[in-house]
Amino acid sequence: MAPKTMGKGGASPFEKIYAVIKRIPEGRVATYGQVAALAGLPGRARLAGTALRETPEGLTLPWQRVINAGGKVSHRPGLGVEEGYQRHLLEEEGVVFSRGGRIDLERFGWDPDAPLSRKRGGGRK
DNA sequence: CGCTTGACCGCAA
DNA sequence: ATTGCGGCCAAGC
Repeated sequence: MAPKTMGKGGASPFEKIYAVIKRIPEGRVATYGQVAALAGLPGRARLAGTALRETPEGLTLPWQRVINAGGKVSHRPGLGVEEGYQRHLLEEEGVVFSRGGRIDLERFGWDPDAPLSRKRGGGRK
């Protein structure tokens, strides 16, 4: 026993990140930094990206709801993945992309403080 | 064990 | 707007 990679709690940082992503409601998006911070890893935004990149198969995660701080989708599409696949999934959830492929975090940014994903709306602004 | 790469972030020039 | 630099942790060779 004593796997040093795991200490107490047994939860490795990756698992925490996965748990946070699973909590992201539909129609909302969160940034890597946001996910990392909620996972208890402030400043480790890269871990969130690495975690998603290394996501084990069999685990269903809404990785598409995780975008970079710029409000843009990452993960360069490779062979086998259509360009804009992530964007398509988000649009299906009701997320609207601005010109240039950017998402308005002011409207679609996930609020961990909000007990109910209340639409912010209305927005006028 | 060490260097390199990576689905990042923030600031500065 | 773009480019460059530092910071952070994990996986691969």
